[in-house]
Amino acid sequence: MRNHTSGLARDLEVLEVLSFAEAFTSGGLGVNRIAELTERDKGQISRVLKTLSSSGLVDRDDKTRRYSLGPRLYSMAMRTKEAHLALLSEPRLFELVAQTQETAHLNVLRGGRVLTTKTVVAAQALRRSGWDGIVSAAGSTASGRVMLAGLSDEEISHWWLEHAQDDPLPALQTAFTKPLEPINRKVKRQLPAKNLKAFLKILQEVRDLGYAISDGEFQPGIVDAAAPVRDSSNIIVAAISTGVPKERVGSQFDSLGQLVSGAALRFSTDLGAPIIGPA
Amino acid sequence: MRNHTSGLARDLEVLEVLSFAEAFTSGGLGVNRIAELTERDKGQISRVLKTLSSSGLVDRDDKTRRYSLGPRLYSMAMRTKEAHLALLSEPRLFELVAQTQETAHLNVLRGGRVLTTKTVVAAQALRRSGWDGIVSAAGSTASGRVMLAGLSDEEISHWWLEHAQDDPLPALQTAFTKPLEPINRKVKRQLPAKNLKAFLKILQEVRDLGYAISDGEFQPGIVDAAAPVRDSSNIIVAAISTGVPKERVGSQFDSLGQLVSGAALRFSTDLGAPIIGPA
DNA sequence: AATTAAGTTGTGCATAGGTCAACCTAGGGT
DNA sequence: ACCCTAGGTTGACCTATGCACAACTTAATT
Repeated sequence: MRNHTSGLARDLEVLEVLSFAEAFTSGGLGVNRIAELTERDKGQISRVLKTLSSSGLVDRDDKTRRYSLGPRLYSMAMRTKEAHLALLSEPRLFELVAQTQETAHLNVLRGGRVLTTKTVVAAQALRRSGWDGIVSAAGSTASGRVMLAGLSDEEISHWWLEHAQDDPLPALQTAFTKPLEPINRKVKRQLPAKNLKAFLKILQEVRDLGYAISDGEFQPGIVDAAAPVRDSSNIIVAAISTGVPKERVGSQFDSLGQLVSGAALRFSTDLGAPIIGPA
Repeated sequence: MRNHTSGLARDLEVLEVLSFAEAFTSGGLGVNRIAELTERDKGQISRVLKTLSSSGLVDRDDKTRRYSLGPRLYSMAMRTKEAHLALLSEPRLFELVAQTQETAHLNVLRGGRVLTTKTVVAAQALRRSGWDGIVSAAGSTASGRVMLAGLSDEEISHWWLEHAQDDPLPALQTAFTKPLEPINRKVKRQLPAKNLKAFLKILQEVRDLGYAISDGEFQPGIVDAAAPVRDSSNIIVAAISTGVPKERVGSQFDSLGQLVSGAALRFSTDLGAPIIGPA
């Protein structure tokens, strides 16, 4: 079957590249660099960028002639479901931060990855921007597991087949950490758990507890705790999580889990979720 | 001249349409509706949407088979300059709200339009989502004028020629307010001021004052006051504004202007703007 | 001023994508 | 239950589109 939109797909890679550039470099990218990264002809890239920028999705600095993501993107994004959730979650995240003195996040599941949509950092922390917009592998984060645990075993198997093999982080990232190397599109893949059966067992434990703990799995030395957020039809739409340096939790996993669950539950009722006791 | 990216431009219209749908309808749009609105073949639109959704820019509800803007958009948007500004502006907007008891906004200039990137609503207001992401004609808002006033007369003339004729609001909007009518792409255009000379004069007044006032020009009965925000190279990157119902301001235009200027000035120094007295 | 790097534009040719139609699929009404 | 219709997907043909390659322009650096 011919797909009839391969050109579009190629052009969208340009946005993808710029999105990474935004995270790992500053000042944007030039036509040549983008052409390299996408493995396309610079002439064509020049024209594609002209079109993208006339739509406002990308923005060009007329002085440096470099491109970066544009304001139109921002205005569109503010209309997504995710933006609404992020906005509404604020007070509950603040509560959680007050209780734990640690940074709290709101995450959503997107395919095989977890997307952080809102971050509230603990009191005197300096960096305000944090992890918003960062993606990570779903199987190896507490948030990902807690959201997957809301599905039936059958649905999880389905998910496993489709997404367990997803790259932990998109390949493009390597292009920015080693800026001069050509992109290596064949990245070694890590499975979040040995196999589906083991994974299902872990998720059953999550269901029983009502929250998920990840002990240094995603970032070494950081204990993540996450609990599910449900909307008015009682389906899981997000997860609230918090990441705590290992030495500060000690063995108090459960009390951390309880706090996160509490916050997630309160947020769920904010969203109109029916109030049901844990199974 | 051939442009070599007309296909891309056409496909981006799909995003444009969905962006409007998000604001004026709920539950997203189906393939047929999008095909109507973009005046394209439904088969092709079906394929385009498949590609867009596999990139995450749009999202499909598998139950209703309708499309809406996707989470990837959100994650990209969080990396734009606008997102950073919005985040940093928060404390200053809160201050302003505390002083005026009215809703405050952060706006940026994009071509001929003003884009609201952050809104902080007054105390007990119910709606939290507000105007974020909404665009409006630059010439007829206080924010737009205050940002334009930062340019030289020459640059303004340039802007005028290029953008004064922009539609106050994009034509697509009409398609959603009268959902069953076909799109009328020929929209009557309103000029923000009679002519360039008058406009330049208005901007000179703005420069002298240090803030701009719009008396019911953008929304009837609402007085807008706006002041410019400058970054570390002292160029205007945004405007802080507030909209107050006419009866509540009375004739105290100036004290409102002073408050807004103060907030904008404080935010500017947050951004590292050099501290210079008014001319 | 000369050299090189970065970006834009022109053109022929292969192919991606538009058109149009047939084909699915799911509701909804009788 | 059945058909009917509206919404969506897939297929095939054919031409306009966008890719490759190269010439050209512009900007930066010595």
